Amino acid sequence: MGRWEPDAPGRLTQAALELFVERGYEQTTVLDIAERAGVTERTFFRHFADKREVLFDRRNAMQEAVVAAIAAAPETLPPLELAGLGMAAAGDFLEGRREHAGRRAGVIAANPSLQERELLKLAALSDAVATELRQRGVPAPEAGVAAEAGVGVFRRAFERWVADPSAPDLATCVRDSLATLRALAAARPRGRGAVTR
Amino acid sequence: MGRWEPDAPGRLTQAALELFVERGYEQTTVLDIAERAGVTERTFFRHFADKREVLFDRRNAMQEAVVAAIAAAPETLPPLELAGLGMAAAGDFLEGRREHAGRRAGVIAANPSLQERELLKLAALSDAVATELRQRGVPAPEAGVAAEAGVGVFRRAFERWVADPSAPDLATCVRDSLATLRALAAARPRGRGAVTR
DNA sequence: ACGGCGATGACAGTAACTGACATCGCTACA
DNA sequence: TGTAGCGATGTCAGTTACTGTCATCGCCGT
Repeated sequence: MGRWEPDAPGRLTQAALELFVERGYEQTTVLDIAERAGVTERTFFRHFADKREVLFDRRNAMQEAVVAAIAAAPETLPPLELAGLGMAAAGDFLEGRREHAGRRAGVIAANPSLQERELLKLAALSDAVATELRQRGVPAPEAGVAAEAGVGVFRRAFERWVADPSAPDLATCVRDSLATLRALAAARPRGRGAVTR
Repeated sequence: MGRWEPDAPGRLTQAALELFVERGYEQTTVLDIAERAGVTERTFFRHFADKREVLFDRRNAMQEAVVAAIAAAPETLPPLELAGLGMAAAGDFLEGRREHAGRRAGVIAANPSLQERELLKLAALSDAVATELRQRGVPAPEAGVAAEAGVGVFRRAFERWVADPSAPDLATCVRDSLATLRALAAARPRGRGAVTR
């Protein structure tokens, strides 16, 4: 074809984020995105399965970072610790892209349709973590629950991180939330740790 | 108009579930569903926001049951206990509809598009639980984390419940998973609960 | 020069949704 | 009893997300 610019996916993602911020997700057509990126609508769908997917990393770099962090952790750590450490790695991953992650999160938060996709990615992340834990010898039920708890903790930590500008590192937020979970799990009915049994 | 049958939404949901099981979600058109239910396509979209929504209860009865269960629980219970008790109520709710829930879960499991919607509903459930916990005086961060953990636990329990025919009550599965989470949260690096610290 | 390969454009087609308007049947009320 | 109004539906045209198919262009190795 006529000479074409390299990295069509990258330009499409960039164009899409700009347009979504400018006029909103629903008010932006795939054709709009394609035109700003200098390609046709058809090319958009060659790189992304659907309109939402343009906001999500095709290489799944964050998930790989999480899995790698768990795989590299010392043998002695218990499952929930591993999951937490993985999610902290996810925090570090996003910390470098704070501004971009913030804009992106804003767009997603404004669109249920995009939230669904985000949730699906997080579910996939949970499955990946569970698989990695099992690989390291954690029994299936524990692995599943630990992964689910880890991702849940991450979601709340992320929420705080984007909402509160005075919040610390995302990884720190994650560790805070995990500590909260530990405290909750240890709580006994009225009179913590006392007589109740 | 010509005399019309009552409960169009109900017949649409029924028709949709049948067709999804018979030929699959993607192979079923909204027109197909509408025709089997004896209405037009337009009427379908008057009752459901989109094609996926037809599989989800418009009254959100389960969520209400969960919130009610938490609201009715004794004052003395700690947050994670409340969340767990709420999810057990969700289990009881689905237990009566086991067969229907099973078929529905099968269809959803086969379609990422439907999984996304399910995940969104669960996220809404998590928010509702968190809100209810805050209403009962639980501080925001604890409420959020407890709700997230509760729903996570529920997901894994539900997974087991549908996959394993020999599994007990869903509510029992939920309590099992919650116990697993508690054990995980208490685990210390190598030598559980012992000298490590 | 040539042939194949990868990325793209061009174009037609399906199906999910939406908006606007007409119609029908029931209910309340004069 | 008739009629005005309301709620649920049908009709129809239109937008947009997404897919299949085929032609074209530039590059790369032989």
